[in-house]
Amino acid sequence: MKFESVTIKDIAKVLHLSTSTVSRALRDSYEISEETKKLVVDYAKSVNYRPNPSALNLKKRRSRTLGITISEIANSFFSQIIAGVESVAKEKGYNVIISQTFENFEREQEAVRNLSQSVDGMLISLSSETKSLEHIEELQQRGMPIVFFDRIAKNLEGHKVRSNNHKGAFDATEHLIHNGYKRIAFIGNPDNLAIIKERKRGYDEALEFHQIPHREDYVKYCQHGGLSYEEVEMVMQDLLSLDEPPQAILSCADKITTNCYRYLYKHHIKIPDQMALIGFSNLDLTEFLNPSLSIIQQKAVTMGTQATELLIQQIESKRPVVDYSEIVLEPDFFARDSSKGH
Amino acid sequence: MKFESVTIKDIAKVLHLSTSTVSRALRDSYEISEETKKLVVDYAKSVNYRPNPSALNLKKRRSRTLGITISEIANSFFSQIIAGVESVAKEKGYNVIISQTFENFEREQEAVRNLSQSVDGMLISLSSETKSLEHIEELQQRGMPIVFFDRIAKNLEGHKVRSNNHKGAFDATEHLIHNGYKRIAFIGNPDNLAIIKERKRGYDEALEFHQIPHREDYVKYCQHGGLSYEEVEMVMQDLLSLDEPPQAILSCADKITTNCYRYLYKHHIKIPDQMALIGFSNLDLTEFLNPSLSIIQQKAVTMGTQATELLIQQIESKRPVVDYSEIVLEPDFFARDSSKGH
DNA sequence: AATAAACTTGCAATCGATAGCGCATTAGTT
DNA sequence: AACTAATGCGCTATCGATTGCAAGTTTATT
Repeated sequence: MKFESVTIKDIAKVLHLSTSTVSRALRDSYEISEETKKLVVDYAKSVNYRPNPSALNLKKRRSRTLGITISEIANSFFSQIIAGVESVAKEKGYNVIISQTFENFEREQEAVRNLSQSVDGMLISLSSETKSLEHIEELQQRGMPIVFFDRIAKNLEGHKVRSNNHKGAFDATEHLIHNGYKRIAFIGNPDNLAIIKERKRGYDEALEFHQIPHREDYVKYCQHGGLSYEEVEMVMQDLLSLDEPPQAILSCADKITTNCYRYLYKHHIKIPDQMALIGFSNLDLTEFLNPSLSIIQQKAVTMGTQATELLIQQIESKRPVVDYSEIVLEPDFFARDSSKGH
Repeated sequence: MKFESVTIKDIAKVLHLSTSTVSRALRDSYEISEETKKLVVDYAKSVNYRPNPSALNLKKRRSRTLGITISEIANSFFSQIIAGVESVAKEKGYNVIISQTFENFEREQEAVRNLSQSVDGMLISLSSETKSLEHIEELQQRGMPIVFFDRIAKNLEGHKVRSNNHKGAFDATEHLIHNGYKRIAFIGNPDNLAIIKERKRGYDEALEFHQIPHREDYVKYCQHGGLSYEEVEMVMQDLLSLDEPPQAILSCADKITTNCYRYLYKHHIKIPDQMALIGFSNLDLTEFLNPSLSIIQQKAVTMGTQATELLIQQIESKRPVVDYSEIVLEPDFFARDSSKGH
């Protein structure tokens, strides 16, 4: 069963004109008489003519499609970003194709390579397991506009939109310290991600600033970004079986935060009395949780819109872009009960 | 700045072959000698050749792209559906383009018409404000495969995947009744949506079954699907200003449920003592809310995968499909504190 | 009236890939 | 040796739309 649609040829035949005349009439060329234009335009409207995008793409050598690579859609942070991306894209006449990496490097390579032929530009947030950037560099060298967001590539050129991760983590850690916590654990995605390095640095510096000794066994990385509950469960067990377990946790990813909360809840570990928790999260209902969850919230929608605007700007720029911007968005901090002092 | 990619022509030139030979070699045609094939395939791999999708689409008259129309991505129910859709689509070699309607009829018409030229088939969940189905019927008549999910179109043909909405609402209402509530309000999207009609029927029949008088002023519809807090706020104020306000609420959409919860929380109305709440929701953390939220949860990911499988099946079917399936998924019910007896 | 200028419109090539058909060249048959 | 069959490859039209150029028609100019 195939979808039959009206082509310029059909219109030409009916109106006894050539396809070139029809084409020119539809794009309101000065070469065509008003009379003919009206005839063509009216008829085209009556049969609901829409140009075939593939033919157009082929001819114009562009697809008016954007590719976005993220770890997972079913994650409030990323779905908010997508909402932002979609809104700007639609407004400027672009479609969006989403690729999920599920934090896997091979999937990311595949996604990027696949997308490369179908899109005019890409929005990329690296996966947790990404070790090499060759697949991205290669495309860039061939002229593919790429904007990095959230999990940016430090060593590659290109527009970048990210949060102030250092500040987010520093403030959260300091907040815990102010509330009397000294034994503070850090759980994040792997630190080959620049954002995690940044957050770790914020955490480290806050400890240092308040002269709290740094303990290596309080620092944990989830290789798969905490996508599965089990991964976080193992980390938590590690932490809790220490001689001197931490009293508070700083979690550095939406999924990890959620799964930490879930773990503590499941094991009847009182938050914050037995374990305080504060985490990066863009979930909607954190304030209504029991106890309410302290979070560092990123400006996800804004990140999506800004990145998309930069990307489209780069795609449509006549001359190669050499001057790249790096937009830094300030995260919002919400201190709530899960990190209350004791 | 445009992206330059290798074409079959480039390969042909380098290897001193014709484009047709290259093409045939790449698709492993019997007409080409093993020797030549190897030459071509190896070279193609070395330059990272990928066929131009637009050219392929044009030639094959298909795009290997699916369109999906939903109200909003940043909604856990729909983002879970998308996750399901994407997984099946990727596996079968299809891309997915998402269109958001934000519950608006005009946007839906636009989305459907726009998509019509770029996709091989569509997955549609109607918007709350959809009154007419002409835009969809028109496409169907021209042969566009369309699968309806969640908010299906009762009067149109096509594969359908939905939840057992009647049962979900009936069980939830009955649960409230068993817990001693008699004055139960119903809040839903507009009832031009079949799923809302069904849920309303479940609600009605549960009341009837337990011989509880039905009150028209306890039934409220949010025209915009509760997308904005203000919309739900107004409904809540209406309900609470009644002489005899309800003691419990059955909410029929993710967003409405969340916003009801938010309203009650904000106005310090104790759940469930002053107002019980139970709602359709696919949020992740409802069990950890304070109080934990009773929900009717839909099998969102499954809905996405099943709908996509049906769609691809229909797209790839040689003969026109005449026998349409309607898959009904049973919702899961979680009784928690927000609907506890009093 | 003759020629130039201004309008309109059509022809044909093009974008990248595919496939029907035909043409060599080589192998096989009698 | 002569003819058929098989193999390997190239030419060309095609998908739908665009666009440079040519050509035809009408109107304006002298």
